[in-house]
Order: sequence, then structure tokens, then C-alpha cells
Amino acid sequence: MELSERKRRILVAIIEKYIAHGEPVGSKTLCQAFDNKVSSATIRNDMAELAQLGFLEQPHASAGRIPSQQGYRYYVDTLMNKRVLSESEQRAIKSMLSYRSGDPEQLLEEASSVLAQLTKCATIATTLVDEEATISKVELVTLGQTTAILVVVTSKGIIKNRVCRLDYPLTDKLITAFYEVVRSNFIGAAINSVSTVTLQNLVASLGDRALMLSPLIITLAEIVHEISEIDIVLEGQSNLLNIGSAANAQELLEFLSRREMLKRIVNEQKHRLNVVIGQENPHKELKNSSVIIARYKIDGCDAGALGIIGSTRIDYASLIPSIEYLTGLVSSLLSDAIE
Amino acid sequence: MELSERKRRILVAIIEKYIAHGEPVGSKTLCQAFDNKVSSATIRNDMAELAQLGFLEQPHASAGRIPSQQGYRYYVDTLMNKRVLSESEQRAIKSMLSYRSGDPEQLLEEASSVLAQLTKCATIATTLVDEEATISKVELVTLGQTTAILVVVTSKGIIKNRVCRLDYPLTDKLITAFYEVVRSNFIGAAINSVSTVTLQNLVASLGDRALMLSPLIITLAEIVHEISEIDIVLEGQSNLLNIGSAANAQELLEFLSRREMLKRIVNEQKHRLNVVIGQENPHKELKNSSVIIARYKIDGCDAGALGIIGSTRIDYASLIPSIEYLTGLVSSLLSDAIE
DNA sequence: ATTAGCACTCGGACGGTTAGAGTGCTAACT
DNA sequence: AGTTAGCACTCTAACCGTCCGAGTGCTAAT
Repeated sequence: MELSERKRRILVAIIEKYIAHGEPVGSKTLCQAFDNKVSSATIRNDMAELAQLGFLEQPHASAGRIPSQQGYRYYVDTLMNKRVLSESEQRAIKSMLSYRSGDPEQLLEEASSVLAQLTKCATIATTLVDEEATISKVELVTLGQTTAILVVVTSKGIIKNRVCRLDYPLTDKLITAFYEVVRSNFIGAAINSVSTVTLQNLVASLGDRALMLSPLIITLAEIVHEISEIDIVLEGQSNLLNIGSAANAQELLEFLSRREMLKRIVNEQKHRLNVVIGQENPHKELKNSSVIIARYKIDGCDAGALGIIGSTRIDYASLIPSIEYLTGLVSSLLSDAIE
Repeated sequence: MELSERKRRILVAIIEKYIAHGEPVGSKTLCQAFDNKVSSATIRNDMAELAQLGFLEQPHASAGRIPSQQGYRYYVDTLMNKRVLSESEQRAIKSMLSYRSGDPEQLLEEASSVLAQLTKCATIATTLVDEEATISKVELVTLGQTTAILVVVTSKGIIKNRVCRLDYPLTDKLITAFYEVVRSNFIGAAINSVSTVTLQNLVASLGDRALMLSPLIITLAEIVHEISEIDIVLEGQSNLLNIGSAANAQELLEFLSRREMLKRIVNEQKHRLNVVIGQENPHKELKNSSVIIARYKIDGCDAGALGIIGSTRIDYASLIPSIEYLTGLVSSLLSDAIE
């Protein structure tokens, strides 16, 4: 069904007024917004129909109307006029990112924090996802008799390492044996193929060498696991308290501290830009919140996500472009860094 | 001035009742707590005097009394009977720490999170402080033509590293030159002696090699700086919302996100156990909060701190022992790991 | 299809009243 | 002198009724 032009304008006006002021919008106010070209009665009729269709709701009988979640949805999909970022705004955002070191995690923390300042919302970012990566290099760097650093490099250029302390000295023989195991079992393997089962089989097959080698191999497996696990970065949690309802806020904060849950939520968002409004989200803790997630890329390949969590009453038209722009920046900075 | 035995018991009863229930305590309730051995009138007289002395205050005229911050202070210093953790409680806490990897930061994150569950407060932990450490080893591990990992080891056994990407190939000559610079300028130096000034002088003195070497040297300096910087770990922030006053909570959460500030606060706490109650804290954002910080040690040397932030109305008598016990655990785990 | 007008509804603010909790004081008691 | 009973007093929270204004829905006129 198509809405008449006037109804659409009324709906937009109600949504934008409500986003701006947070109070139900009445027919008189709208009348003024239309320069009194139409009477309040006409607007009332239209509002009644919009409410019938489910785009608006009434907190109580004698109050104005507020957008329903379906209303926001229609607005975001169809009616909204995305704000265009000015040159100077773009420059401002750019300058807030001071990405120097080559560490992608640091960039994402920064981006997350910039986004929190920009949007006054809580922000989420995932570190690089790299599901198809394989292990391309493993290095064992000895630092002393019993200490070493184990370094793993993936085909996509991600590098992780961990310190490894042993109870016995690292002899040349041991190191050679370790590299042998690595070459035949790990190099070229997909990072998510390293499971505890394969690991147990491997250790079992080592026979009497197992005792000495397994600490190293287990550490190696842990590093690989860490690479395959996405990490979640949160910022601006205090912004959640700007929204009223303290009870809800506590629930939300607690929800956000469950990282596993968050990972799943973020990774369900597959599009370049995802807007999930209120109860569209399967998690009841988010029933009054909107989540906007944009995915960033490295050299055109999906690499992770960045986004905000806020009340359903957020300024979609200006926040979405900010998120998109920032995500673009992150994509290009990462693509430059990892070549 | 000495308080009579009865006044002390009344004060203790009021404080513990108030901590338990959060409501002003009246003379009748106390009367029951004393098995009606003294009349409410007597208690009222004593309460009036305790209020006069500043240990109690009255929210309003017809309400009971609540402890003042000075009251809490006297309680913590003089009156409180610390709860003793039972064997099984100790075991429970121990089993919550699953410290496997050799990474101290991970242990502190875990400890912080355990403490948050235990106390239902927000928790703070600092990672290892190591002010007197010197640089004992630097390794450059090449991973490809233009990529390397730079590893720094301190005299105290702390290990940090960072990936370093260059715009030009890492030749043997370059590497030798780098090690030369490291040997004569960094090895043996105190980690906090590496300032930007000395760095600039160093780069200047390199002459025409500066261009090729400086990215490596700058990365090295950044790693050293990172070691000398303490990191702050926060957990259980959502617990702050249990306390009423949402306005205050927002302020607090924002305050906690200012890491620099937190570092200073935590490091001002020099004793083994520090209890800062409400306005004793110079930061006005904490005027309604108590901060309890315990320091942990490695092999007897001060190494960092661990603690909680909660309302002034917290159960000092049982939380303090928990914090102390956990801090002890962390100390011994760390002392075992770094030998 | 639009509009003016009007009756109606509802929530929030205001004010007065009441019940209850708790105090402070005084006078009596040990 | 310390303790106690008793009483008047104070203050809050809860309840209730009233009133105002905002905003609606409906009807009848344009």
C-alpha cells in the first residue's frame, strides 16, 4: 500500500521531531510545521490512519503520537534523507583517528572510541575476522634457557604471538623436533581446523617425545585459537545511561559484558550496513535499543564490523552516514597497512 | 575521646543493619537487637550523642539514623570485625581463577572479573608496574621481506613485542646496524629513561642511517614505553547501577573511562590495603563511593594493585577479606610464574 | 476531501489529609 | 548519675480529590 505524499511528510515530521525532542508530537505542532497550510483536523485524520497502519503509537489517549518500531523501520528504509557529511566534518573525523602503529586492534579501539564520541552511543567493534586464513609461518624465538616466544603468521598477514615458559631447557634438538612437527602438521592448515581432537591425536602420535613437545604445541594451538576467535571492543558504555529507564540500562550493560553473545550478534549482521530496530532483535534485552552495524573490509574482503548500540530513538539520518564514513576509513587504513 | 562500650555496640549495630538493609535504623529496632535489655529511650540518648560526634546522621527529622562517612571510617579502623573466609570459600575463590597461560595481564583480567562476581562491585586492577626494570634483551625476528617482530625483555622478565612493517626490505646489514644501536643505547637502560628527547638525539646521531633505522628504533621505544605504562583493567561496571541515583552512576561510569585518572588514583594507594571512603577521596565524582585497593607483590616487591569501587554502603567486613585473599593468590601465582 | 467546532479523555500538578515512624524532652525511678 | 516511661512534636510517604491543559475523535458544515 502506498502512503499519500502528505501522510509521508507527516510521518517524517513526527519521527524527526520526536527524535529531536523526545516528546510525543501533537497535531497542532505539526500544523505549524506545515505553515498552517493544512488544518490540525486533517492532520489528525492522517495521524489516525498512520496509527491504524502501525507506524505510530500513542503513549496514552490525550498525548501526541510517537513513532512505533515499525514506523522507524519504514522511515529508515524508505523515507529517510541521509545527511551528507561536509568536507570539514569528514576532515574532523579523519583527524580523530591517529593510527600510527601497525596494530589493527589498536585502530579498532580508536575507531570505536571516536564513534562513541561522535554518536554519543555505546559502540562495538570486532577485531579482524579471518576464517579462511591458513597458517603460513611459525617461529620459535628463544629468549633464555627456558623461555621462548612463539609467533604465528597467517596467510592474510595477521600475526600473533605468546610467551612460553618451560620447566626444562630448550635444546637445539627439541627445537628441531618442534619445527618438524609444525612443518608436517600446522603449516598450510586452516586456522579453524586446529581442534582439541586433532591436537590430542597429534600428541598421542608423538610417542615419547610428547612430554617435551606438548607444552609448545599446546601453546601453538592456543595462539591459533586466539587468531580464529574474534575479539570485541566496547566503548562509550556510559552513553547508555543517557537513555532513561535505569532498570533497562543495568540489563543492557550486563548484556554487553557477555562477549560471546555480542560476537554472535555482530556476526549475524552480514550486509555492508545493518540497522536492527528494537524488537527486530531476537534478544529481549535489546527490545528498546537499535543496533547499527557496518562491516569493514580489507582489500575488498569482509574483515569485521563496527557499530553502535543506542536507544531506538536515535538520529538515524545523521548517525548512519557517520558510521559508514568511519567504516570506510577503517577499511582503507587496514588495506594500506596489510599488503 | 573514648566511646562507652554500649555506644560502640550501638554504632556497630546501626552500621551493620544499614549496610544490610539500606534503610535508616531507628531506636526501636536497635532495642530489639539488644534483646530489650536497654530501653529505646536510652538508645535514643546515645544515638543523639553519636550524631553530635559526627558518626551518624539523619536523612530527615522523623527518620532513623544512618552512618556518616566519618562513622564508616571509625567502623573500618576500630570497630569492624573482619569476617574470616572459611576453607571452602577459599577453595571456591581459588577455583574461579583458571590461570594457565603465562600471561600476567590475563591473570589480572581474570582476577578482576572474579572480584566483580564476588563483591558485586566494579573492580579495578593494574597490570604489572615495573619502574626499576631495565632492558635486558631485544630481539628482531624477521617474518618476511619487510615484516618483523620486535621483542623486548626486561630484567624482571616482562616480555612485550610488536609487529613492525617497513617500506623497504630488511637486509642483513640493516639488522646488524640495528643490533649495534640497540647494544650501545638500549641494553641495560632503565625503561623509564627512554624519553622522546633521548630518542631524538639518538636518531640525530645516526646520520644517514637514520632514515632506515628510525622506524625500528621508534617501534622499540614504543614498546618500552608500553612496558613502563601501567594498564588498567575494569570489570563489573554494571554493578555500579545497583546503587540508586542514576545521575551519579553516569558520572561514575564516565569517570571510570578516564584511564589516566584511574591510574593516578590507584597508584596513590601505597599501603598493602587502602580503604578510601567517600569524600576522603579528592575526586568529587567519588564522593558517594568507597574505594578499596590492595596491592599485590611479586617475590615480595610491590607489583600492582587490585580493588573495588562501590557505594560507601558496602559490606566492608566481608569484602575486605575477599580482596585480601584474592590479592594474596594473585601475588603467589605471579611469583611462581616469573622466576 | 477538508475544515471548524465541540465534547471527551487522560495524565500530571497541586493541595489537603492521614497514618506511621521516629525523635527529643521531661519527669520519675533506681 | 544513669536509665526509663510517656508524651508531644515533626516529618515523610501515601492517598485522594480536584483541576488544568493538551490532544484526540467525531460530527456537521464547507
